[in-house]
Amino acid sequence: MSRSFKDDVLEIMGSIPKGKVATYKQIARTVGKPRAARAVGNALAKNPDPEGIPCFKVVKSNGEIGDYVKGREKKKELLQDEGIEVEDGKVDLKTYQCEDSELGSVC
DNA sequence: GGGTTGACTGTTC
DNA sequence: CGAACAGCCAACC
Repeated sequence: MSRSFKDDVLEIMGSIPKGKVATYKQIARTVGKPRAARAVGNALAKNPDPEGIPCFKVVKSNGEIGDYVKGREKKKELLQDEGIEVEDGKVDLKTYQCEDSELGSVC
């Protein structure tokens, strides 16, 4: 049951296992809109709950952290705090990117 | 390999 | 309802 696109994104993002990250495109595909990667980033940009939603766990498909409302450095710090090794603002997707099955389907 | 442009979707004013 | 914004992605030169 999908309330709204952003809510689904937030829900999926909350399903991301600790120590792992998901890409915008990955989340977009999970919500059923593989072309809505931009909308995903936009939903995070609105950040309805920056303290309850680990938006920093979402990175770009090429492994880059991308941007962050509070700053990329802040996001990198948060990722490292999760146990994710961040180098030059980038993470190893092959090591930290969670599987599509791990995200949890949104009803 | 690096940089720029275009294209698609969703929320918000 | 219409237009603008968003933290992107993919393709092209």
